[in-house]
Formats: sequence, C-alpha cells, structure tokens
Amino acid sequence: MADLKPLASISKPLIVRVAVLSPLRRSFDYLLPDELAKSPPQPGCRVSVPFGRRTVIGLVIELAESSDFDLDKLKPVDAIVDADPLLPKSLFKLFNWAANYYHHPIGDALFTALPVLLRTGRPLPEPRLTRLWQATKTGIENGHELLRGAKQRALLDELAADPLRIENDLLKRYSRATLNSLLEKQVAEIVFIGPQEIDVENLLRQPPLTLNPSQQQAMDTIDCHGFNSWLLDGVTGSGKTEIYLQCIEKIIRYGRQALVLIPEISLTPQTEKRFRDRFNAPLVMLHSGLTDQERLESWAQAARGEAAIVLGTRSAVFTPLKRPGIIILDEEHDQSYKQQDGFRYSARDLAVIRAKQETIPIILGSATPSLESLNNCATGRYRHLLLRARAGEAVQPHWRMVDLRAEQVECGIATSTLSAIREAVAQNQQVLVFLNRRGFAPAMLCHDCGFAVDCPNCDTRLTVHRRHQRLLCHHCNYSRRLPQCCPNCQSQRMVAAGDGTERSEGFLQSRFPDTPVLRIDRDTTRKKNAMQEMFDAVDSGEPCVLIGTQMLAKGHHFANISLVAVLDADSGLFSADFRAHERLGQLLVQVAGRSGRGKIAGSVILQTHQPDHPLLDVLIKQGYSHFANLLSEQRQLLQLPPFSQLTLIRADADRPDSAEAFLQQARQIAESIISPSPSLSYLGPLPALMERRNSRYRYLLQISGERRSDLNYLLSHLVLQLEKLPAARQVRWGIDVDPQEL
DNA sequence: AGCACGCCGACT
DNA sequence: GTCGGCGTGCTC
Repeated sequence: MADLKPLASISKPLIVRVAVLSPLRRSFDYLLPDELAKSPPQPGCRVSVPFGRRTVIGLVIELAESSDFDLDKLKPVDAIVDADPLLPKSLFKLFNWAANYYHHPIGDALFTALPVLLRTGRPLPEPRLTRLWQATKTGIENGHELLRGAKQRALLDELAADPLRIENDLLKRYSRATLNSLLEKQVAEIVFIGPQEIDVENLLRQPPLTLNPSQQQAMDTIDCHGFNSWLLDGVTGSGKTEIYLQCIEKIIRYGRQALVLIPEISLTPQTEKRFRDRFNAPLVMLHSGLTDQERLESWAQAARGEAAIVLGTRSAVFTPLKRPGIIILDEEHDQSYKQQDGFRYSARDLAVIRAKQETIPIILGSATPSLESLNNCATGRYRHLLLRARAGEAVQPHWRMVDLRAEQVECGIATSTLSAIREAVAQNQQVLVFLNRRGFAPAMLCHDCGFAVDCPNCDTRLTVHRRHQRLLCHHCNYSRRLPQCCPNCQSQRMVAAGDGTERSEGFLQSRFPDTPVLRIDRDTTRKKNAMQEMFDAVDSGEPCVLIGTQMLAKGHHFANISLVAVLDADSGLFSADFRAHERLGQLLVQVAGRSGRGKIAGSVILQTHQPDHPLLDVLIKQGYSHFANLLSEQRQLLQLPPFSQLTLIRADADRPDSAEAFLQQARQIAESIISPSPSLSYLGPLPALMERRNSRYRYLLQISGERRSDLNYLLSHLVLQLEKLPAARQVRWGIDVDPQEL
C-alpha cells in the first residue's frame, strides 16, 4: 500500500531492530547514525548497542522505517560487528519461527544457540589456510649449488619433483630448521591455499553396500530434490545408516551439504567413523564435548560451505549451511532432541521446519518411531518408508518372559535368567543385562523402624553407592557417607533395599568368576574414553557379560551379543506420565535390538511381574507397530498428544507456595483471554512429578487445545501479561510447548 | 538476566 | 558516620 512518507525516509531505513541476549520477549529499536548509514547492517549481522547502562552485542533482526517507541528516545547503534550476516536469511527465519512457536524470547533463543565465542562479538574466523611449499625457479635451476646439507638437498629434490607439498607433512620428516634454510636461500617458497574443493571424482573411500530389496525400494522412493519429510521406519539392523550414506552421497555429488543429527555424544565416535570410512569429504562435528574454539571452527566451516557433512547433536539443528542439501535425523523418537530447560525446542520438529524452509528433504529414522511421527505419516505430513528385513544375515531376536512372581530372584536376577546367561557364556557368547537403575540399591532402609534415607533437597530416596561408601541423590548430586545407624531410631540394622547395576554387577561377577563382567552406566563411563574402551573390549568378540543402563540401549552396534536380559520390564508400566508406555516399548525394542546383530540368532528375556500385561503381550507377539497403534488409539480416546496440542507453563520457586500462586494467577489471566471450553481446557496448577527438586518447588499448569492456532494466540497474549506480574519476580517460569515430560 | 537505585541494620 | 543487605524498576 502507498505510504504518505517523504520519499527519503522510504528509500533510507533509519531504524535497526535488534535482538539482545535478555529474557525480554521483544526486540529493541536503534537509530542508525549517519556514518554507519552508508552500509547499513544486514539482518543477521551483529551490532554493538548501548543497553541500559552497558554495551552489549545484539543481532539485527530487520531494518525498519518506523518504530513503536518514541523516536527521540532511541539510542544510536554503537558499531557494526559483521560486514556480512553471521546467520543466513533462512536460518534467521527458523529462529523467528521457533521463538514464536515456543514463545521464547528471540534474543535468548538466538544467543543460546550461537557458539559462545560469537556471543561476545568475536569475529567469525577466517578460512584456515594451508601452507604449501614449492621450489622456486632459482631452486630448480641451481638449488644444489646453494645448499650444503644432505637433508636440505633431499627436501629440495622432493619439492622439485612434486610441487605443492603440505607443510605439516614435510615437518614429519624434516626439521623446521631445514625448511627455513630453504626459505632463506630463496630456493623454496610458501604458497597459501584456502580450503580444498570437495573431490567428487574420489568421493568414496569404500564402495556402497549392496541394498536388499526393501532398502532399494526406500532408496528409489526418496527424492533428494525439494522438500519432503520421510520417516524411515526400520527395525534395528535393517540398514538405515546405509540409506543415509547413499542419500548423502547423492547430495554431495550435487555440490550440497548434509546435516546429520544424532541424539547423544556417546554415539558420535561410532557414527563419525562410519561416515569417515565411507566419504573422502570434509566432515565436522558439533556436540557438547568440544571446546568453544573447536565448536566455533566447526560452525564456521559449515557456514562457509567447506564441510560436506555436519554431524551433531540437538543444537546442531541451528548450524548455518551455505549449500544445504539434506537433513538426516537418526533415532527420531529419542527424548534428547527436546531441550529440557530454557529454550525448550524440539530439534526434530525444527529440523522438519528447517527442511521445509530450505526446500530440502529430511529423513527421520527410527526402529521405534514416536507416536507423533507415526501420526504425521497417517495425516500425510510425512511419508512412511518401511524397512522390514534385517540387513545381511541377521534375524529378529526371539522374546521370552520370565515371571518374577514364580521364581527365586537374587540381586534382581531370576534363576532361569541366570541359567540362560550361564548357557550363553558356556558357548563363548556375549550377554547384555539391562537394568535402568544405576548405583548399588535405590534406597537405604532401617530394618527395625522402616525409616528411609531421603534427599534433603529433593522428594526422593538417596541411592546407595557401595564402592564409594556413600548415599547419592541422582537429581541434585547431594552426597553423604553411609549412615552407621538409623537417623530415626539409632538401630544398627540399615539395609540396602532393591537392586541397581552395581549390585547386579557384583552378583554376576561372583557367579561367573572367569568371565569379564563390564558395567556401563554414568558411574563407570565418567572418565574420558572409558566407554569407548569398554565398547572396544566387547567388539573384540571375547565372551563377556555387559550390564548397564539405557546408555546401552542407544545405538551402539554390538556384533556378538546373543542374549539380552531385561531385569525390570515393569518400570514405567504404571507411571503418571502419559508417555511412559510409549517410552517403555521403545526402550525394550531398542535394548532387544542390541542382540543378534551378527550371525548368531539373538534372544531376549523380559523379567516382569506382569507377564500377562496386554501391552507387553502386544509388543512381544505382534511387534512395535501394533503396539504403537494400540497406544495411538488410547491417546485418541483420551484426547492426548498427538491428537491434541499440549503446552505447560512451568514455574519453580524456593518457597513452597510462590510457584503455585503464580500459576494460579496465570490460569486466571489465561481464562480471561480464552475461557475454558471442550476445545481448550486448563488443568492445574499441579505439582510436578517430583515436587521438590534441588530445593525448589516445581509446579505446572497444563493447557490443552484442539487447535494449535488457539493455543498460539492464547500464549502470545498470556506471556506478555505474565511478564508484568509482580508474582513472576519470585519464581522462575517458562513455557513448554509440546512437553516431553510432566 | 544484569545493573542501578534506594532505604534500613551492625560495624571500623 | 558508612558498608552492604536485597526489594523494585528499567533496558530501545
């Protein structure tokens, strides 16, 4: 529409809208002083601006001609940090979308996802130059006359024979002094070159594997041009990774980059190796194990388009790519894709949005897809690709129930389970024992009065860790020495009740003294490389018994495990969280998938008190997809996600009543914006599942709606009012859109 | 979140 | 007299 402003103000934007690292849910307008107006900062550039009484780094969101703020109160931009946008337009759009969808302050969203070093205003590193050596004309013509040392002459001969040698390679064989003397005599010189082009001719280090018909069909279906979301639904061992690799190969040949997301760092070495073994192309990693400097370097290489493959965890979904080609997100059901504090985004959902915005394909892979993704297939948002057969010679494992009520159980292990383990070990096979509870025992009780030792900061029991002779809280890290007597009745008879991995490990080792028993949980893998060393020991193929927590369930490929024993299949059957059943099914199938990946047929033992539980029955007899269908029907009946939209307002405070009182007010305000109805309902404030955690009292308000748009409207208005609420000062609060945990 | 202002208690 | 406790207000 035509605007009645003087022409000058239209052609020359004066106002810069800036996002600043702060919890404030708005951007800030600044004037662009004349001396900076010649080359105004583009959206995505950093600027330094006065903010309150300090100067901070902000990101330009847009240039505008007018401001809602009083023009004469606007301050001028201090300086422009980046000549070119740090974030490409497309990524910027993603941040905007996310801040809006998750109702999170844009500045906080942008800056928490940026490498730390960029937050401070440090310039984006220049491309790293490789130093190459070559012989000069003088060197080739009469170098030998100018040089005395044999080493020096040898080096010159080498340079003359094969120009452009990489300095770092030369330094492995010649001393720095030798190199320098060639430089001094001017018989050789250094040439700097930028990053190497990707050598598409020699892209593959290893030939691709031959696809089975099921894989081939999936491969033929996946279109690597334009946007499409594919759910690659294949049992463990069905060869999903090979499909990823072949898709990546295609897009690298088109000259584009692949973004590969995986759930945890523990998976990175194995995944990284798989990619490096296949591709002769630059790969960078982005995960929390990197130093700030390394992270910045990887980020920059991705942004400049030098990295062909970017492999990372959750936050890597925000990595800028110069030539995006495909996004691959493995183990899409994994909870760790959802950030659980602050900016509570789902990397999986954002990855799909990003793919759409960049018009590139995305592949979501899982053996146990989330109900959300299965529902997205049903509604046509995703396309469902099924891989039925296991790749290679591996066959599906065989399941067996062990009824814990009918058997002698020692240290969590039933007699028949123990004999199955013994049998496998006797045949020189490997066994995996799964118990999702670390420590020696989940509680310390008084035998006489029944007193249990609780955490002073959390609503939970302390866990016994016998090796360290301590009681530990797994939620706040509180730790104390084992009590000598009951704090309540002074009785000396304190007992460790229940079983954790540490106790079962000891028991197994006592029963199999000649077989290594390896425990893999957070306690035994704390040291760097500890986990990798244990995995290496397992990969050697020697018989052993592995015992561990869900760390074992995640992705690691064990070739020689023939038996998996799940010690407690019931945990999660009776939880208050509506996702507990889905998680249990995923966990069981994932653990079971660790067995029989090699040539030995695997079997799985499920120890349970509920051998007749209908859900376990469906899972075992009919498989995960039937199990998921059953759960979906229940969710639909109860109008739970993904058949309704759920958002939580979370609040916690150091006093018991503040959080609840704040949420009570929040509910009133919310109801005044949209009154409760069948299509939009409120529940709470309710105490969180563990009300007190780390000495803070946690509450939540549940809002569920039929339509996303209603919820979004409600939240954007609610949030503005909550910010101004005096009660908000006494609590920490935040919005959790599509929560994963209650 | 930071950071300042401001208005009341125990200290060199 | 003032050092400093954390309540309240503001950030273009």
